[in-house]
Amino acid sequence: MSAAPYPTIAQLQNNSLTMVVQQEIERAILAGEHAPGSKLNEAALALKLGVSRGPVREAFRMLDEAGLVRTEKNRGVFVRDIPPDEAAEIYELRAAMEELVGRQLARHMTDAQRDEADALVQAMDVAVQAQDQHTYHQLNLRFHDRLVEMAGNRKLAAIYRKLVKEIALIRRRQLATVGVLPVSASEHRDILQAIATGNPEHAGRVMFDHALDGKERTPPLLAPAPTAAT
Amino acid sequence: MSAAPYPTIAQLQNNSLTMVVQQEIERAILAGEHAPGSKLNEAALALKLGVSRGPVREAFRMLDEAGLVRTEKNRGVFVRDIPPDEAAEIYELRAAMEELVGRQLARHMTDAQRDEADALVQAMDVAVQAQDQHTYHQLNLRFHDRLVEMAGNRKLAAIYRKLVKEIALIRRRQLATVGVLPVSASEHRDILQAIATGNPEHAGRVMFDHALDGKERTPPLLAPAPTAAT
DNA sequence: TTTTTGAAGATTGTTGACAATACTGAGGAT
DNA sequence: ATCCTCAGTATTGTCAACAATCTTCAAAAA
Repeated sequence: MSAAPYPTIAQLQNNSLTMVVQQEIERAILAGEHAPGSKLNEAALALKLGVSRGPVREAFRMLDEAGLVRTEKNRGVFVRDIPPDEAAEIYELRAAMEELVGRQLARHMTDAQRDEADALVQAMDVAVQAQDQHTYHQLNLRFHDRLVEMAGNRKLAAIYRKLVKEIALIRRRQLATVGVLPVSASEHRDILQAIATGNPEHAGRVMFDHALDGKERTPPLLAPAPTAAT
Repeated sequence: MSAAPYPTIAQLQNNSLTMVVQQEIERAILAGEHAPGSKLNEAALALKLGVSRGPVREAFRMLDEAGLVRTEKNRGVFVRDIPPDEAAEIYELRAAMEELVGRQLARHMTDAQRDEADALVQAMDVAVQAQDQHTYHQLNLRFHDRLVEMAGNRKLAAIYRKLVKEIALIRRRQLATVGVLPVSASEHRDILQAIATGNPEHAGRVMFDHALDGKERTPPLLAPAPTAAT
C-alpha cells in the first residue's frame, strides 16, 4: 500500500491540468522553444494549451520556485537568463554534489550498479565512434543521473536534477560550443575505477573534477543581453 | 537602475497577494501552527487571509515545489511530514553544503567577515550562560546562514535556506529534544579557527562534522504516524 | 528635433461561480 | 454487530469576467 503497484496509477494521480501545463512549459523551455530572457504570455500559452489562465499561473509559480522562470509583478514571467557568474556557481554546486555522490558510491556501490554504469559507458563509446553527438549527450546525462540516484539520497537527487535543468538553460545561451564530446569519454571510466577502489575521498575528488570540467568549458559570456529584459 | 536604491522598493515590488499568502502560510507552518501531516483547507485559509482562493492555490504550488507541503490531486494539500530516513538525507546534504562553505571560507574569508562571525559566537556564549534557549537557537541559525552567505555562492545559499526550512519542519516532529544547547557552543569557535588556518579540506571537514551532529541528535522515530495521511 | 503627455490597447492580478471529485453518515442487507 | 449502498455535503479543479497595471504611440509642448 506504500508504493504504487503500477506506475500508471501515479500517472493518473498527477494529471491535474496544472501539472500537465507545468511539464509542457518546462519541456518547451528546455527544448529551446522559448529563448532565455523571452517573455511568456499567460493568455497565449493558455490558448495554445487549451486551458484557462488559472492552471498556467499555477504552473508559473512552480517554475519560478524551480528557478526556470523569473516573475516580475504586473509585468509577467520571463524565461530565466542565468548570468555567467551565477552559472559558474551552479556548476560549482553541482560539482560538490557529485563529489558527495562519489564518496557514497565508493562505500556502497553494488556489483549490479557497477554493471549498469559500465554498460552506459560502453554505450557512450559507441556514440563517440559514431559521432552521434545527441545520443552521447543523452547517455552522459543518464550516466550521471543514475550515479546520483544510486547514491541513495533522494533529496540530493531531487536537487541535482533541478540544477541539471538550470544548466540546460545555461547551455541554451552558449549556443554552439559543440564538438568537445570525446573529452569526457575516458573520464567516465576513471570515475568508475575510482569508485571501485573504495576510497571515498579519491572517488569524490575524481567526480568533482570531472563535473567542474563543464564549468571550465563555459565561455565567460557570449551575448550580453539579446532582449532588454534584465 | 540595476540595484534597488532602497530596500522598500523591492518590498513593494513583491507584494502580490500570492507572495504575501505564501510567506504567511510558510511562517505559520514553520511556527508550528499547522502540524506536519495536517490538511490545509483552501477556502478556510483564503477566508482567514481575506483573499480569494486563487492566490492561495498559487502559494500552495510554490510551497509544494519548496518541499514544505505535499499535494494530492482532488484531495488537498498537507503539511509535509518528513519521514526519518528522508530527514537523515536532508541532514547529510546540508552537511555536505556546509563542508563546501568551509572550503570556500578557508580560501576567501575577509577579516571583517571573521569579526562578524566572532561577534555572533560571543553572543551565543552570552545566551548559553543566560540559559536563553530561544536566543541561542536564533543566533545559531544566523551564524550558519551568514557563513553560507559569505561563501559567495548565491545558489548554494538559496538551496541551503530551503533545507534549513525543511529541517525546521522535521524538528516539529521531535517535539522536545531540547536541552542540548551548550554542546555546539565551543564547536563554533573550532569552525572559525579551522577556517582561519586557511586549509580548505580541514575547514570543510570541521563544518561537515559539526553539521552532522544535528543528524546524530535526531531520534530515529518518535510518533509513527499521527494522522492516517501518508 | 526632442521631450512630455495622455488616452487606447494589451497584459497581469484577483475574484466569484460552476463542475468534478472526494468525504460523511444514515439506512438497509448479511 | 459488521459491512455495503447511496444520497447529501464539503472540498478541490477549472473557468470566464472584472479590476488594476503596464505598454504603446500619436499628438502637443519645449
